[in-house]
Amino acid sequence: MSFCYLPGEAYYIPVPPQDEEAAFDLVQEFKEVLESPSITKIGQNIKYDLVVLQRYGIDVQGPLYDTMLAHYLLEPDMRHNMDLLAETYLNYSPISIETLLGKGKHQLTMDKLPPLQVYEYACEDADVTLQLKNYFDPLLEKQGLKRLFHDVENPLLAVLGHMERAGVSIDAEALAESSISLETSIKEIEQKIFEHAGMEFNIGSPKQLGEVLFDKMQLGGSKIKKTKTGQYATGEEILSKLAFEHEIVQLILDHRQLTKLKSTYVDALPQLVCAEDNRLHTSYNQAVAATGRLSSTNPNLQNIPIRTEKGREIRKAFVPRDENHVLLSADYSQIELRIMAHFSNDATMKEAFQKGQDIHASTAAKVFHVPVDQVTSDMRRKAKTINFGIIYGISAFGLAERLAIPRREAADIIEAYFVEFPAVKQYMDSAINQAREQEYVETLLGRRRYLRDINSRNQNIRGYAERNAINAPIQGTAADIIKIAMINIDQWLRDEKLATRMILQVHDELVFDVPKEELEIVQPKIEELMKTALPLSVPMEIGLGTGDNWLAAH
DNA sequence: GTATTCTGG
DNA sequence: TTCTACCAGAATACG
Repeated sequence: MSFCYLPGEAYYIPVPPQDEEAAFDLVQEFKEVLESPSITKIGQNIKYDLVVLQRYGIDVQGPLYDTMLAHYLLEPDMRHNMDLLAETYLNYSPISIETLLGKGKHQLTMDKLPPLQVYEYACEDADVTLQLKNYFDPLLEKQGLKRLFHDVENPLLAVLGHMERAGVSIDAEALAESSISLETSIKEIEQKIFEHAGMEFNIGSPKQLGEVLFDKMQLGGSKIKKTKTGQYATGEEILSKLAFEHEIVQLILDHRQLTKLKSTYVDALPQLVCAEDNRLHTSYNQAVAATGRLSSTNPNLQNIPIRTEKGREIRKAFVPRDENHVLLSADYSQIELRIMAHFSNDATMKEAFQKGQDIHASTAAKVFHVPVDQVTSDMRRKAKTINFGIIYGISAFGLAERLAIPRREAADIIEAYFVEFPAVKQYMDSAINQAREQEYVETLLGRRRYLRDINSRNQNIRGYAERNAINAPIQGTAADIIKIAMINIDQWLRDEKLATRMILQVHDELVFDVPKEELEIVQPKIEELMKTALPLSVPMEIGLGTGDNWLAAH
């Protein structure tokens, strides 16, 4: 399958106009085959073809076999473009797209080429793809990846196609108003910064900013840090520690936050709204994150702000398609810690989940040796940071840094944690040992992550691999679970012929655009399908909410 | 094109 | 002594 290759831009490929039916008619020749559920469709990055073909009125049916996803499972850390795969595994260099279409902004589109050239390219493309399939098939079998490949990744690709096509509505007027008020605030802050600095400079240039703060104004004293390249470091962590020295520092942090919100979200998102349906269509990449997670680009809808007041205004601008719909958000509660409880089989941690306790409060009670009802908010906050640390492969230094306490104290806390949760410690050790022996770790469904640096003599490099040995199975299992839930939910929505659309995935959360009259049926079913996607030895809890915007649905 | 920073889970 | 918590993408500056 070969069309104009514009990754992430499929929505801007026009539906063929009525007076230019040649391409349209040609594609219809393949409709019966493409829509047949008994014929396997093999391709490289099939989601792209799916989305394009949908625009030609073709609803491609599985089974699907995507060579890009096959390689993603075989070598999750590598890249998976077809030219690279052909060169690596077939020792063959396909006709490059640049040779064919030119490069840069003068690049042609496939429909502008003489048919003979397209024909050669397309045939080669199909040939290479089939050869790759034949090469990968026995490897998938040998590495126990067949189930993950056929039952999860390939079915998911179609689900992602549906989600991308559905898109999400945004309140462009609200964002336009936001833009104006942000601009005013930014200008005001800018003036104040210039007054404090006694000069004008580009606040957005870390180089200039560092020179102003550390050379001209002499802030920071002995705490000044440099980046790899020898510049002054001016990141949030550094500046926060300097905030008490001079009020310019907080102004700079505020300025940073506002310009970030304005340029990345408020001004950028409306420009990406599709003219045809007035909706925002992200593109999910299924083969980028080495742990098995998805990623989202063009725009990235997995990092829409929520943590700050101003940021939440942006989330409010994500709305249902009309007044008859609501947004439904459903998220896995503490999924990664539950997976840790499952893998480690730690009795104490499992008990907390089985009793439905607040996991951070319960951790605090154990670590600080107090009854749960005497856990202070500060103890809970610390325990929350510890729990995050556990998932990431904790170090005394890292914990000390994040809790702003001495390293000795952090080390004591970690030791106390492992006394209370001994099986967690055992699990972490065994994960590292497993990695040392086989040079990979795996998720509950057998998704692998290779850690070829695990036996490195370089402590830094080895340490990184060791933390990954702990984190990758957990993060990856969470990805496995939500992927299964998405497939099951998509299937159910289709079977029941419901108008509810799954529109967003944010790692542990799914967002749906739901007709109000379907809410009663859809909400409990989604909860059930998420809970039961892949049962663990601890219960799974789902947080559900609805509202007339994404923020309200939380 | 690389570095830095900031947004999310 | 060093430097460290995991996974991503986008905007901006700058060589």
